[in-house]
Amino acid sequence: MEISSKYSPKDIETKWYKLWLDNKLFRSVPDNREPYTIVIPPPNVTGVLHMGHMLNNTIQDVLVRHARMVGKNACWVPGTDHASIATEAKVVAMLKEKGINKKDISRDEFLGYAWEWKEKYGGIILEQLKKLGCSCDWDRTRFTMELSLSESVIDVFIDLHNKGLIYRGSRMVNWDPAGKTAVSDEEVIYKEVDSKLYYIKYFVPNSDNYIMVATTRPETLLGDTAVCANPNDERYKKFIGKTVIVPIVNREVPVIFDEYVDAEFGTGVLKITPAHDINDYNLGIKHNVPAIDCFNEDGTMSDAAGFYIGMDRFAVRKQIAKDLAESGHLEKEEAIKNKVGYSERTDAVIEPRISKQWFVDMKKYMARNPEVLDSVMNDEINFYPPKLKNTYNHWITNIKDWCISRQLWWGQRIPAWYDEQGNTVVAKTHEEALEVYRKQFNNSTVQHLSQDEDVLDTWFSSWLWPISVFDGFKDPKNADINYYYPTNDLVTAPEIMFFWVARMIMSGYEYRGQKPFSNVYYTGIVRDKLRRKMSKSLGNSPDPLLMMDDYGADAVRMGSLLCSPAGNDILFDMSQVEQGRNFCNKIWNAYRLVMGWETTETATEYYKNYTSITQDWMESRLNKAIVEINEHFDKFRLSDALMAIYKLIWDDFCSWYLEMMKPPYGEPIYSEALVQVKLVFERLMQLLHPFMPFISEEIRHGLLGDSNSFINNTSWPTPADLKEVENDAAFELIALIRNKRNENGISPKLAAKVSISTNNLGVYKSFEGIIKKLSNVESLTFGKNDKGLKGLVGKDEVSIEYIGWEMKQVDNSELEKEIDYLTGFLKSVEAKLTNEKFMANAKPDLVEKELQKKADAESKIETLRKQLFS
RNA sequence: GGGAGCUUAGCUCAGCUGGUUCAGAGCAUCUGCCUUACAAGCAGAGGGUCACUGGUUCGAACCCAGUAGCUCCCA
Repeated sequence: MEISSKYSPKDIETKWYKLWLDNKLFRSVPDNREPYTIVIPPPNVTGVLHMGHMLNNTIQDVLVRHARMVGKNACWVPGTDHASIATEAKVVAMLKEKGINKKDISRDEFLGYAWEWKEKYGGIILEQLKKLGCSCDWDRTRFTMELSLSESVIDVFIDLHNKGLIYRGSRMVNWDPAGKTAVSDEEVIYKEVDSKLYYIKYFVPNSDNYIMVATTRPETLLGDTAVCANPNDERYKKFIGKTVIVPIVNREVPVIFDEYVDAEFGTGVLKITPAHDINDYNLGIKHNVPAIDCFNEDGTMSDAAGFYIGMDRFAVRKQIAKDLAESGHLEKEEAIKNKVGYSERTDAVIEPRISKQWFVDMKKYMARNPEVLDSVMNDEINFYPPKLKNTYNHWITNIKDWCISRQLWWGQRIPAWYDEQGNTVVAKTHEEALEVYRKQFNNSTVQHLSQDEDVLDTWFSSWLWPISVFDGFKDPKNADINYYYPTNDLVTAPEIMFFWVARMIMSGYEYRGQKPFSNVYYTGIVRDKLRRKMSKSLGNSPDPLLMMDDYGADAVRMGSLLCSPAGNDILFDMSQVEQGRNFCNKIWNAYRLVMGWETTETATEYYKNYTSITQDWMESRLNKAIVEINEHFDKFRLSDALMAIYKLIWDDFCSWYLEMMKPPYGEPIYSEALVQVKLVFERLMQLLHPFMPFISEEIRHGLLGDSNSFINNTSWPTPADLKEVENDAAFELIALIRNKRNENGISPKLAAKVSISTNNLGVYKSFEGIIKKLSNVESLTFGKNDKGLKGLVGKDEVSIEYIGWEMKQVDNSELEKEIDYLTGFLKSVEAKLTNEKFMANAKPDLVEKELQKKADAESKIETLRKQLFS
């Protein structure tokens, strides 16, 4: 059967993934082997595969497949998180299309729609991971909103509350007016934008005197309750004890003084809007001025604002500037750049807002669990790259309370219950809440408590993930959690360090008394060539699925792995995927070659003489590479490991070994040689398999004929105890002969006559036939020869005559160049050896080494001179 | 404003405890080849004052200080 010269991955990938699943290759259950566990950082259930996922999950798959092959019981637990804000937004949008307004339906009805949505679209990203070849144990797929995991979340909330680690407080939060919910500090992205600074006059009552305030947010003046200057600012001392009138609303407010105000910025006076700015809020508390909330939850002006009610904040900004100008309150507008917070989820401009929220008291939490910091700092948990320990340290030591409530319906509803006065109890059910309540309030006869309307932050689910996926809360001693926990590696992006890594560590120590994982591998952020983060909104991200269609999953995996050392940004470029595709094609063609050979039982002279030395050489290359690759795996240097395999296959196997083993055109190969070739090829495919699972599986099956075994179930090759084959001189000679052809424009078809002047016949002799074969040499003789092009292999002089090509003049340039280099080298070595301080300070073995260098250089120079002048 | 990190070939990156066989790899570039496994290829080649300035040292890409530029985190 004819095999195509181009590798076409599509059918092959579909075929193998199905067979892997049918044969339950990725299934893991506890047994006697050493476990190797990764829990997937659960992707957002609304998500579709993007470049970051690709990289992240490719790395996890490489680690898991490798672990499986080295004999561990590898378990990769997949799943998704419920992504409250994102999912709720999707569901609201879907309802809107159906003509349903969220406000018009009940909470239960809404959740019904949400689950419907989740069932329909929630599995997309997991299906995409299968395309990528991910070897997850799909039977273990979990979801943060499923019943059992949700129960754990609620139990943990109650438990932490009982331990005094959770409280409800009135705080300034980051309000997302599009999502209509608070978001955590970590979910706010600050972007530099072009803004205007508005200079507004606040008049002293019944006077022409005024204070000029500069603000970027004039619409908030409706909530102003003071203006503030620096007490050391001479310009404003005369306003001590005075009041001013807030324009538009005509509210009389005090002028207060605080060192916080920067006299240099704007006019040196700050308007104080305690309800809408964190700094103002703090100043408001300090100076005891009230807060007026002038916005509704959707970012429109509230009744309390008194003006522009119902108008959007940005429309108001424009309108108010106009109105202030008309009334003579606006002095000027000035263009400035400032940083504005945006919601990571909805991209709406964050509105600081005071509201009642639930918090985890992080100071207390950390005091209970000092291991959260210590384990990372003392490498009980390793970070790759370790430099990120600094960031972690900094964050943990300056940690702030964690706002865990979200004003949404999609999520675990907070198990807090209130009576009509706002007294609160925390309990799992209404019945339990009543019970607790009655105890707490002297057998009160209250029959009904209302549950908190809010849900818990999604991260409050996913921080439990490494435990909850093994049901470690529900059943803390079950076989799975005992076997798989602590897990081994977590692979995630540095930007997730606080969302997941830190918090998983926190829950690990609080609830298991143990770390959740031993290694954290931080991938880079995938950027385009212009160093812009790849994102949908920028439209600079290629669709990974289309890429896999065009190039194959293996190529895409290689493309993302190649330039991705831990912690560095990945500058993604299609040329890397092309390199992956080209590599697949190269392997494919080697496979075509090998499968195309006819065999014979009788060995030609060539096979008699060179099969075994060729094989020994390849084995020693293979051994060396295995050792190197293993080291790379130990250090999580996956791109280096991949590069080592790449070079082993392309250079050593294809460019050298196959060329050596290849029969002349049209002739059969010696059967024993073919057996060896296939064995080598098979081992190469094993080494490649964690990186490129599909093509390696396909080829191995082809090589073995009909076999029911899978690479996944084979053992990772171990380096054999072989002595190294010394061949450098032979290979250099081949390169030299080719090179001289190239330099002089001699066709490769012209055969060469080569003579070598050497004291070391052995190595050339043992590779003689190979040398002739690979560089089109007709005769190889030993001794001096004045004719021909001259070259050097080490200090052996080589003369090459190309049959049918006339040399114009004797060429000694290479000899001279080499002598020059060696003379310089010798000089520098001698300089050291004659330096008294060097001799006094350098270690003895170093001096020994230098002396050796000196001797080597001298003898080489001498040999070369002889050759040059003889 | 506070903290951390980075700067090595055109690009992306290696370079472990300072010692010319350490100045490297892959890609890209250039030259010559359609040599029947592969032009998604073959055979070769060129390319770097290791950001800058000082210092320590017999010796610095590597250690120290300062400067410049970039990135990230926090405010």
